[in-house]
Amino acid sequence: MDFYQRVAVVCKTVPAGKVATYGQIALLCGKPKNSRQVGYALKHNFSGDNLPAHRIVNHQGYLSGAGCFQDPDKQDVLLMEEGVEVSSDLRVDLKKYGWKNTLEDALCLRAYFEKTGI
DNA sequence: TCTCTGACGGTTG
DNA sequence: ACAACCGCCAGAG
Repeated sequence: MDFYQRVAVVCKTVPAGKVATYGQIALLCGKPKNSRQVGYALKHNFSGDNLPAHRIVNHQGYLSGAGCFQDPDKQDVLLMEEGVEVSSDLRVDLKKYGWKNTLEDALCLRAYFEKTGI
C-alpha cells in the first residue's frame, strides 16, 4: 500500500469550497496517526499533478503554507475563488468550511484503494 | 542501526 | 481561548 498515493487521492476528493485537516486525510488513508506524513507528502508533492493542497489545513484551521506555492498569497486566492473566507492571519473557519467526511466517502475511498491496490 | 526532524493531533492546566 | 506537553511515524544523513 502506498500511503502517498492515498494522500493524493483523498486530497482530490475534498470538494471545492471546503477544507480538510491533516488528521482527516490520514484517517481516510487508513493511518490515523500519520498526520505528519500527510504534510510530508504534500510538501514533496508526490503523484506529480497539482493537488489542491491549499484545502489542507491543520486542526486549528491555519494554513501552514510552507512554500508549496511560490507565492504565499496564492493559497488565499485559490481559497477565495472557491468561496472560502481566509482571515488575515491565514486562518479559515472550520465550523463553516470544514469538510465533513461522510461514511459514504470513506467507504468509497476504501473501495477505490482496494480496486487500485494502493 | 541511531538520531534528528517535521505542512500534525489530542489532552491538560 | 490559549499554550505547553507528549505521542506518533516515516525520511534523511
